[in-house]
Amino acid sequence: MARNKLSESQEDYLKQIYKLTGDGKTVSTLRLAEVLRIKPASVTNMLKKLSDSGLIAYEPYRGAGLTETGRMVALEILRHHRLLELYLSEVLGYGWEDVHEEAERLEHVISELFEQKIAEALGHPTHDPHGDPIPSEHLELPAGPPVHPLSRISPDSQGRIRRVTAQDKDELNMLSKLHLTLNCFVRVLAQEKNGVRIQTETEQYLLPQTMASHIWIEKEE
Amino acid sequence: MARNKLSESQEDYLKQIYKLTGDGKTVSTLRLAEVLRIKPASVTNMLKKLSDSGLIAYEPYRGAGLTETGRMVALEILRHHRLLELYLSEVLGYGWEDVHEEAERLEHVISELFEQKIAEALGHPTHDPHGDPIPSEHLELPAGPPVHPLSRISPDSQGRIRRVTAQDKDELNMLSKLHLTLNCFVRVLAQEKNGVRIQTETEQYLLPQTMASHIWIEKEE
DNA sequence: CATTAATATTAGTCATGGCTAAATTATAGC
DNA sequence: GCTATAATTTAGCCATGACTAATATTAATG
Repeated sequence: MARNKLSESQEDYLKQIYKLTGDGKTVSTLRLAEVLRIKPASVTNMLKKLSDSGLIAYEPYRGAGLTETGRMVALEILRHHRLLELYLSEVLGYGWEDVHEEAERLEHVISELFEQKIAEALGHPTHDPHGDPIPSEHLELPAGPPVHPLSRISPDSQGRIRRVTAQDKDELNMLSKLHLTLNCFVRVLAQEKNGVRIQTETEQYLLPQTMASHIWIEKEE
Repeated sequence: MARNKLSESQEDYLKQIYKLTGDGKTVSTLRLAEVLRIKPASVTNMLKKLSDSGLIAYEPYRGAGLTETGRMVALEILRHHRLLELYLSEVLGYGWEDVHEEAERLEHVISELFEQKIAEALGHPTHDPHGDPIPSEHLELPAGPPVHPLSRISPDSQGRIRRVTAQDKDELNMLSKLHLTLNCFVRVLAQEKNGVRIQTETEQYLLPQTMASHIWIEKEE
């Protein structure tokens, strides 16, 4: 239950555990090892430490989930990350694909004051440039509209992009070139075996499955 | 001569060595230990590592100085630090006394892109909020006017504050309340044994020796 | 239900960068 | 030049958080 300062590693673990247990489930050692790019054995070690600190609930061989304390820490980091992404993008003119990496490093070192200042400068925003919700100052998650991945939307539906869950820089860059960014309009023409045929404001093309699954639409009409 | 990424510790060492060897001299283990708040024995260890990496010239029992490579690293960090201080102060509305701590943590993690963006936003400034020179993109130091510490200026001289070398938060806060900030006008009325009697734009008082020695004046007339 | 493959954990190693205590070198006063 | 003291270095320890190799558990399959 140590309420000391956490290491950057520990913060990263908590953040990933949060992301991978959204639906109340628990996350496996292997899965964590994959996303953190750390060997499973090392993950086991850290899970024990985090468990001892009361930040996660960990049962050997069964997986890990956050405690309430751990969840708060994760949300705090997530708030830092997403505010930073938005600030880099909106205020400093970063490209869509560059914000993540920078935020990844800054999120661990900024103070509460810094957090407040940029939140203020941005007008206390609720979503980052990828549409991810930004936890409030009190760590409450803003509700968003129901969204559906482009890869599973029925033909002739249409709507606006409300979330883009691609992580890869090249993919983000590509999406941006295709005008598939936040709040853009999209109409699904057909689901084909190689992807989704879509119509944007200006163009029409076949979007590969993988990319389509990273784009979340709020349906209109 | 390893040109790998340096640790934050190593960067801190190089920065402090730079600061303490301005006049071409070398710096002692003890002095470094003091400013870094690390035990001398640990400093010796690190000096050996930095020496092996070709970043410093270190002779046991004689002290350490930067190599050209080491100097470049130090200037890069210093550039980060000072740009950050100015950005926090000018753009994010930080108080004079709060910028240092935050910059101290951020300086190690920002990218070249971040550095460029804030330098641009600030109009490629040459001095930070304390009057310290900001190394250019090519790591050249801007020249400043000749300055003299307030504690050693002859009575009836006057001029403007061009540098404030106080580090302590309370002291900076105090100076700011006394209107002794960058570019403020000051006239020395008398050097007394307890300090310096001075006249500012609006007020007159006796400034203690320690504080006076932290204030550097460009003489006028 | 026994076996195997996949997943996890344990045990032991390493580098980093702190620390203390002991030994060494430098320096200043006589 | 000798000696006391201050500064420095050496030696050895510790925590953190990675790693590999070996072992153990779980789950899946015939």
